[in-house]
Amino acid sequence: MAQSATVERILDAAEMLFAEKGFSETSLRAITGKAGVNLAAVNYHFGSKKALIQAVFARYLTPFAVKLNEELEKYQGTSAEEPPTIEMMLKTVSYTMADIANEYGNGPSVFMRLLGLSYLESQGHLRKFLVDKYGQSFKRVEALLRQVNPELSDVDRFWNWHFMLGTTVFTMAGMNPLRQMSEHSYDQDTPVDEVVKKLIPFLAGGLRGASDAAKAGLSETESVV
Amino acid sequence: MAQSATVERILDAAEMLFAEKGFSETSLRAITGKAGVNLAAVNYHFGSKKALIQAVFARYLTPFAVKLNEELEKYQGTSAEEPPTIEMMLKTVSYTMADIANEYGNGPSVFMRLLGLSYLESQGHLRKFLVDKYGQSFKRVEALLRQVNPELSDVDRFWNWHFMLGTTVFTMAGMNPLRQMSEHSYDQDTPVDEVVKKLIPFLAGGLRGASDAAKAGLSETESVV
DNA sequence: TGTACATCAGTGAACGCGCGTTCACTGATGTAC
DNA sequence: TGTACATCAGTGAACGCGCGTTCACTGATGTAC
Repeated sequence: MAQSATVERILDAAEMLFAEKGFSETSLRAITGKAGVNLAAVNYHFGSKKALIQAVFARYLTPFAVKLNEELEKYQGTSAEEPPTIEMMLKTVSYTMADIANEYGNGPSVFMRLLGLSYLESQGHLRKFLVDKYGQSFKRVEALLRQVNPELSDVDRFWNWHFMLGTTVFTMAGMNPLRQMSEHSYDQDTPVDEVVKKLIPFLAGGLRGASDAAKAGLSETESVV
Repeated sequence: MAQSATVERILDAAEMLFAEKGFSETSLRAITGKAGVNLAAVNYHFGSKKALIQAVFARYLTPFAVKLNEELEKYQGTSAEEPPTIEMMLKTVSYTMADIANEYGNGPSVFMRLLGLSYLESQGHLRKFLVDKYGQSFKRVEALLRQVNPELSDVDRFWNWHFMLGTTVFTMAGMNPLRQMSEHSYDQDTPVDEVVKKLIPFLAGGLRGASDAAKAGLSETESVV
């Protein structure tokens, strides 16, 4: 499917417009107009708008899942006795993502905004597609997280992992309006990679806060407050 | 406007459907159908779909802004020498929000999901409406945050405040699918208030992580990694 | 007390519009004999 | 080498549909005299 120039142009245009306006607010006419191809080409190549949305994700996620697993291989050896720090893992994930997003699409903030939309827009088909296709690939990340903070229960780790994901997705998805607000209020723009640098200590601190609470509290969460 | 039963029924139905499916995927026919009122009633009472969306937010946010400022009054006295802890402030905000959401609408998770959608769906009119109408009301929260972690610069505090907001919004907005995933993977459901209890140490830890990084690094953020 | 008029919440049906999808078609390239 | 057919990317125009909005209208309640 990916051999045709038309297919690539549709994917590029769709990706940018989806990230900008969301899935349901982006029409096939807007996509094919931006791509400079015929309206019917989307249905010819992809079959439907839903399938196009999934293809946009697959173009990022398939190489990302492969690359991330390769990168995380490196930590498998040094695992049990000397676990990697939270910050090391976060850097690995974020750098891998940035590399992939630059190579295969329109960059990391577009990618993250798509991820954010995939959670919040009610595209049931998309959630199912992502879980079915990529759920298995990210089991290794889960296993590594267990080594980073073994004091958390599996359920607690699940939730804190999604807290981290949420912070990241929300930040990247709202990057442009947030930067505008920062500029407007403090006369100071913050480039995307500066934001990511601020994000990492926040995420790491959050995970440590959760671990500390688990060590201190043990079922009586009230005591930490 | 709020004296008519029809108006309230439209707001209730709209709120639930917006939270469930997003703004652009919810039609006026669905809203008026659920509310049991005539299709034209929305345009009669509110003028347009956009104005309805704004009215749904106003019903929550107007009392919330008032109540939150009242609650935070209490900390103003004890401020400079003995600042409130991060956890205290987070509890105040979250409890106030839960109270308001239960009293004026369909509960906290619906409210937070609406907030999340307001960031991620490209409803330009809505963002403008929220900033114009409520921006000023939340200046006090900003001032209190400054007392909690004075070592952060204003810009850093802005970003970390939005990291916290992002975590919360994302979590509450995706509450249902996340709970399903937790149940599916660990055979263990997590009630909403349990999730909030897990969230607070994460947020507090994140803010502490940012403060520590600021104290340690001072412009050379690299050193914390 | 009765009549005429104004106001207002709500209605039913229709409006035009943009949407995703479909379909018959074209023209270029490859393949079989 | 030439002819007939098949395959395939891409096209132009139309399809039906659901959308937000509009408009003339109804019926109940309030107000002036």
